[in-house]
Amino acid sequence: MAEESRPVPTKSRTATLTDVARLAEVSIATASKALNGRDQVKAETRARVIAAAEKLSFSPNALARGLLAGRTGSVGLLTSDLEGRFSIPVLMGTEDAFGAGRMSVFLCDARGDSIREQHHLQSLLSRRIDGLIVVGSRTDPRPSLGRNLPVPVVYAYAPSESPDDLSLVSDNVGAGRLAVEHLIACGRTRIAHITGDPAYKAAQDRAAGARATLEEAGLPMAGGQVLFGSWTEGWGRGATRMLLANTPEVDAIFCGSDQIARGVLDALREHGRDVPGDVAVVGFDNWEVLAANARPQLTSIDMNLEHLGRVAAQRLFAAIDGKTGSGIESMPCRLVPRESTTAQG
Amino acid sequence: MAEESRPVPTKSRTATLTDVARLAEVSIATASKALNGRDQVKAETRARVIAAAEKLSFSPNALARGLLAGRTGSVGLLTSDLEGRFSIPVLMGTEDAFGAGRMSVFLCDARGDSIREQHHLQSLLSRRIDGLIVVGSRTDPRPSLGRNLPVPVVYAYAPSESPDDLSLVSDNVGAGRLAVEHLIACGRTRIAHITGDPAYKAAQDRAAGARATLEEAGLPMAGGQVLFGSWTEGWGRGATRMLLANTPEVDAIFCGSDQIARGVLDALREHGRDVPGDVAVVGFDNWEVLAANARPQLTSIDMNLEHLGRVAAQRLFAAIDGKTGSGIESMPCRLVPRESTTAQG
DNA sequence: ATAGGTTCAGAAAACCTTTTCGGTGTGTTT
DNA sequence: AAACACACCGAAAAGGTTTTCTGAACCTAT
Repeated sequence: MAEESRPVPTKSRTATLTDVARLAEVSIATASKALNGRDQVKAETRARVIAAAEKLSFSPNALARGLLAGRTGSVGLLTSDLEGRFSIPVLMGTEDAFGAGRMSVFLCDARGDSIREQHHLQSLLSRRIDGLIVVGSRTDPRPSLGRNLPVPVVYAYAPSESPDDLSLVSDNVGAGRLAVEHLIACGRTRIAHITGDPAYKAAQDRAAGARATLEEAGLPMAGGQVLFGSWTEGWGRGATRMLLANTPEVDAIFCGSDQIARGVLDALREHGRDVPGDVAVVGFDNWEVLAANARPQLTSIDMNLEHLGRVAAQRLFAAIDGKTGSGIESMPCRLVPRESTTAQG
Repeated sequence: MAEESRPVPTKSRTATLTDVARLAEVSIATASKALNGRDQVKAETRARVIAAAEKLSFSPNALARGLLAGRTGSVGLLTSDLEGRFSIPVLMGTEDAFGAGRMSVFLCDARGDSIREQHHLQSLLSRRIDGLIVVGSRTDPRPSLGRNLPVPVVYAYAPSESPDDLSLVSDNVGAGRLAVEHLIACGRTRIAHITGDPAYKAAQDRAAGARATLEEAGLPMAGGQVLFGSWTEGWGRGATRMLLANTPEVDAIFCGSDQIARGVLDALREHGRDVPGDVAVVGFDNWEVLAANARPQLTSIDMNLEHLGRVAAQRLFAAIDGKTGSGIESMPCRLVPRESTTAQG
């Protein structure tokens, strides 16, 4: 029996396993085993240790543990642009998937700057993360971080330029098909496509899917061609005015974003066209605040970004366990029907 | 001279200081000093060590360093709701402020669940973070995490219920004043206030600021009272219709959110009221995608959330250095004038 | 040549936990 | 009573870095 009954350690220092062991009057080895549920410890002793740990509100030092185990139970989340609203759902999905599994997430925003990206990468590596997810804000391919990193990497939303890396993306071509198929199923035959900046791969992909589906159905692209512009309400309004002037018989418009769709709805109303009676409208992104509050409520394509983030986390888990993959994995999108197309089914 | 010229360590294991020291043919103590810029090292030796580190792409193990130093250079960012768009700018601001200063940020989303919050808190503490920022998604006070944590805590956006904690919030009362003062300065005298859910402190605060400013100016609240409802476009439209029916002489509307303002603009246009000619409109949140794309573009109040996040980071830094604070610190908002009020000065 | 100073390098402790292995004591079998 | 199995506990090493302190070598001044 240690006669030195020292007072509870001062609040200033957090309790360590040594403190617990001393209080429970066992060795630190026994204390460790007791707290980690390993056998070789008598039930009564274990209880005593647990009580001591409780009393000192002991919390094992993850640094020491990680140092020893070689795994830290943390991953990096490297985003190129937090502002862009597409990273956020992906980020939520990964955080969710990891958070549930006792992994902690380091968040780094490189702000689209590759210098900053390198800096964050170094910082993450020195913290000995177990893996890394790189989230882009556009669907255009981005430079690879390279093949010789000590940890597995998964690219989400924006794929890596290198086919050796594993990338998860939304199937934008399929999404374009989905939208047009839906409009055709609604009985429309004069379908136009108003979308954003043609420099975005997302715009090209969605347009390609729309074009292909129209061709297969033997239908023309109303307006003669895809109307590229910018991702804004203003462009949606302007393009719609042009379209109504040139192609008044249009009976459906597939929009490259919900913002564009809002402008389209606005212009259609101005011109006295009923939605969906005269013209059906499909948006893109399924951005609740825009789509669900539109008049009429907007049918839209949802990229399931949160799901994409979760899958990215799963793939990273697998890679950490040695089951690495490569190539681009394309995740399907989903059409969310609302009033702007379905009133006339 | 060590005759064992072992090959460069296998890629599988990341290089350690011992490897660097061996390659440079010095002790690890010397290697450490050389790399950390401490004196007591001859320039030539230092160069040799640095070259060796470079060659092995050595990156010091932050776990070991943190274990020794007692500080990890990491902080926790505990959000209650990533979905809510108010947390994001705050989060960006803190990430920015910390990222610049070699701190790494652990992101945790508790999803509004206090169980999950406790779990994340434990995890963060076991990782020995140096400090913690708690970001809420509503301005209503939230329960304190308690006074006896081993690290300093700063609450951002949503203040702590305890006055012993340090909280940073937006000055919503002041924002209400700002909006009404601006409308009065624009020559308006029949000012109404359409806002969201009265259960939100944000709604009450902004209304209080508006009321006080009207009273001081000797002006009535157009419509007789503040119109509380929900934070949606639909409510903005509905409230405006009611308002125009009851109080047709209204010449300005201060809205509790940009979403509401969009509905208000919509309804005003429907009723043939010119904005800002007949009625001036002020929104709230300065949510670019809504405010800048409205017709006309929407004057709005910006809560400077990113700045708030940066200040939170600074306060946390100070607290980590021992300069702890307490109480609620209120950050001013800012009016962003656009077409919906300014066309007529 | 000796005393004293200066400059640089290395040994060792410390940080905290986990795990392996050896040791002690108790109970069981012949 | 001796041998053995078993259950439990503790000593010690490992993981990578920083820091302090000691020690060695070299130089200068007397």
